[in-house]
Amino acid sequence: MTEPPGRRERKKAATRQKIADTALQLFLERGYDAVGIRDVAAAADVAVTTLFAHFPSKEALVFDLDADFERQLTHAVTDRPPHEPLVPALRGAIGAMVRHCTAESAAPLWRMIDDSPALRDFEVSMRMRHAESLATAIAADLALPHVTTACRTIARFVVEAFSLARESPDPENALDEIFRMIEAAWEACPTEPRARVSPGAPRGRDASG
Amino acid sequence: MTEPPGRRERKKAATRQKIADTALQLFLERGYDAVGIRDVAAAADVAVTTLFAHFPSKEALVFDLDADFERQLTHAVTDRPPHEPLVPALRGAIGAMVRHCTAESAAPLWRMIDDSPALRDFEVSMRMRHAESLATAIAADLALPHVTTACRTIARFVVEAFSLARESPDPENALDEIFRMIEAAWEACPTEPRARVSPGAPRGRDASG
DNA sequence: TACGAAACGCTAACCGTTAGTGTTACTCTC
DNA sequence: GAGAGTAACACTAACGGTTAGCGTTTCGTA
Repeated sequence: MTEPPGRRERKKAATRQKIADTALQLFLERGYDAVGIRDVAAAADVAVTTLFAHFPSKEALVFDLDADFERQLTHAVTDRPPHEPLVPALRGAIGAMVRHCTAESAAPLWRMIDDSPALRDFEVSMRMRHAESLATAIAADLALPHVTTACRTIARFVVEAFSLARESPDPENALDEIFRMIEAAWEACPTEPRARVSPGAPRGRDASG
Repeated sequence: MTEPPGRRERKKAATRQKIADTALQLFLERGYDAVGIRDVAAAADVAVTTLFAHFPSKEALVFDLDADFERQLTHAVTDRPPHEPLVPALRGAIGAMVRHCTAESAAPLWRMIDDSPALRDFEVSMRMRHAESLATAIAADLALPHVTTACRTIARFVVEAFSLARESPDPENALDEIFRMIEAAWEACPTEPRARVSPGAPRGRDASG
């Protein structure tokens, strides 16, 4: 994955990276709303259409972590040790993401995001997408025939945990609070019985604490 | 509020209503994306700038219930009987809203919303706004000195309940499931002890079931 | 009646985004 | 290595939501 498989793809990746870097620099320098797409394209020395060939929207220039976050969430479910219960695994993933986003170096970026309604809205709708992916992963993990309301509910709660903890003045503590609540919600979840009797290798939730 | 306090305000309200009605009719007839702002303004016989003087965005033309929903949520907290516990009161409000939105007559509208990414995104970010209002109301109800993470968390869970139940094939049943989970989360919430010993008339949660 | 303000209109533009249409540069195949 | 196919990129022009600037009407009120 670190090997360059061909000149074409390398050039493409370079162009994409240059656009992303240029955009972020301009945004942080002058403010997100004060920088237009045409500015970014000019500074990155590409055409506007090229920019949109690499990024689906202006907001996507900022949220390049989008796909990463989604992967981290679903992988927390699918790639966890065989007998690790679900919620703590998710807590770990969310915790890592929160720590990553509340680090000193990330502060200016998130300050910019919090200051721009457009970016805030984008982040919210991104969370909903991630929640849906997570719900699918959870349903698969429980060997359910389809994604249930309970799966979707837990998934939403988990992605909201990220948002709430990140915005809190004490993220680590907030994470504790919220996941205590999520854990409780999970135990009150009616999905479990079905999971325990379903065929295949359904990893229901084990004793956890 | 039903009394006309002046000709000016009546005319303004009439203009606003005419715009909203015209917009909704056009949207349902031809589809949200197929109708432009200029079309709506022309059909309502007003200038585009007038339209935007009454509604902050195209999406707001569809979500005229916005303020109503927000009021219903906060009122469910502030106007409930003296000893009614918090979560069931919120369940009642959400239930009413869900029933209202899943009624036969509302079906085409919500079908349109679900079909348009722009409207979906708007609804999501609307929910976040409502959640913040609700969190403030909850904090006030618990006589907390400021809005805590726990308040925000419960508020988010509650507004997500609306979304999840509305999208479910069996909303009534989904509501049961989700609020069982929310109730459990609420009981695991660390805010309560502070509420019980705080001064004034803090209505902590009572025995409920 | 005269004045201030609110509601409304018109024009012209800005900005994000896309369709249409080439042109260049790489990869693959013979 | 020549040629074909294709992916990346550029350019133009436009579309649709939104806003600023500025003038006009209409209402409430002193």
